[in-house]
Amino acid sequence: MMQNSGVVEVHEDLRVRRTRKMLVAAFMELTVEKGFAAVTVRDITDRAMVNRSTFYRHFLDKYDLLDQYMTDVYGSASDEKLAEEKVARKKDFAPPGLTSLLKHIQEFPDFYRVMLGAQGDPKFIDRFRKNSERRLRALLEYVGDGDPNGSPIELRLSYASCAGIGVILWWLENNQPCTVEQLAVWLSQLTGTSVGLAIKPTQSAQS
Amino acid sequence: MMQNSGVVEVHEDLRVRRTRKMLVAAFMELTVEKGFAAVTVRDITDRAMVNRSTFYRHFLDKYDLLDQYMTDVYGSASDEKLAEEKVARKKDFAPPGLTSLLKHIQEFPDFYRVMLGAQGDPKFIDRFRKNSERRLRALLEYVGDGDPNGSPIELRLSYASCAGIGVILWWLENNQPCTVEQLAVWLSQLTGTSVGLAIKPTQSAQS
DNA sequence: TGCGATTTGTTGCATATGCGACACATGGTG
DNA sequence: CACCATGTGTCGCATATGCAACAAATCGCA
Repeated sequence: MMQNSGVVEVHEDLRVRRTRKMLVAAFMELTVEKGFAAVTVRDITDRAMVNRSTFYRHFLDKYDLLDQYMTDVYGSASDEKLAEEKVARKKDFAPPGLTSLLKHIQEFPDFYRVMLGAQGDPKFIDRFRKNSERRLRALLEYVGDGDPNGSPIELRLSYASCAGIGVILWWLENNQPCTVEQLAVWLSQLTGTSVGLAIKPTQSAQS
Repeated sequence: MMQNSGVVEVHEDLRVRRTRKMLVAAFMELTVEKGFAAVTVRDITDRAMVNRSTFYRHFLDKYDLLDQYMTDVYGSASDEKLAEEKVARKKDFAPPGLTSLLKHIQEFPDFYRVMLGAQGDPKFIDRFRKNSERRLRALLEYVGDGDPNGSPIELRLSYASCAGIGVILWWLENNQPCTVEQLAVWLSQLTGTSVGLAIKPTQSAQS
């Protein structure tokens, strides 16, 4: 048990990194092919060329795999990155944090399209949304509340985080009709006004 | 030593199959990227996520890896397959043995394009050619010698086996301008007349 | 020429993984 | 209902692999 949760081992055994990488890759492939619900542990281990018992040495089940994967992806956010995020929003630059997240999604577009859609996992969507919410909240505390219409902050956060998923789904289901950077700018502008980030508007407000 | 040469283990340890598969895949990728000569063992193991010492538990060096790989690919040929081969040639069908070889090449077109070309390995080309020659000789003994122009059989075999490489290179360097089956038919017709396979001509001799 | 840097093989020990077996749950079929 | 097939977790033991260190060879460079 424990799965080495929390502390991040910088230099794990090569076999461990390799095994986990193959299991995650197999899981993503199978999810795209069959949908999340239909994927079994045996499927994953067969595809990954890993013994089934080895799977349980790393993960409790496929949900735990997904969970650990997301923890890896959305690991570090609470640091000076927020400052860059704020500056980027002010200048209509692509916010680096959001951009890197979108770039990660771009590496596995089919996986995210499935996981955020009808064949996906509600827990995944919920966690994805909560994560966006958390990031937004941190940014909000850092930057300040512009209070657009007096509605509760939590309401606005929930609104914007769900809206973000909608934007990403649109982007994935329409074969990425714009660049990651452009999408990041649009999305950050939308969420900024929705959630009420106290940022002085600039003169560049075109498409 | 010995590398388990000869006897084919039908059910090796999963780790062994996985490791060898990854090493071969990494070797092929690197060969395409850097050319055969520039690939080092360290390159291969880094790419494959395998410890370098593990490489030496399977192969003597990159030449041995290539050698074992080809042994796997061209493993079984001496059996009743030859009968099908003969029938196919008679009827202008795609010969199954040649077709399956070409299909294998089609799985790794870049690798074969490099290895049979200027950035490849002379030993690889030689082995490839000798293998074709061996298959042709077996077919010749099985079918009979039509003796096209009185030249020595070995001369004709060498001629045809090298010519086959030329055809494959043309096919790879021109982005596979025809199907594997079509290529197999053309190549088997050409080699048939060159080497003097005693096969009665059929009325279907168009493109 | 000589001198670092890199690659190559090799070895002994530590460990992650494979394997087979087991009990249990689930679900379809007679 | 019984029955079989399949998936899930878990366990003890065997083994393939990782790791660190080493000497030797090779290569580029001053």
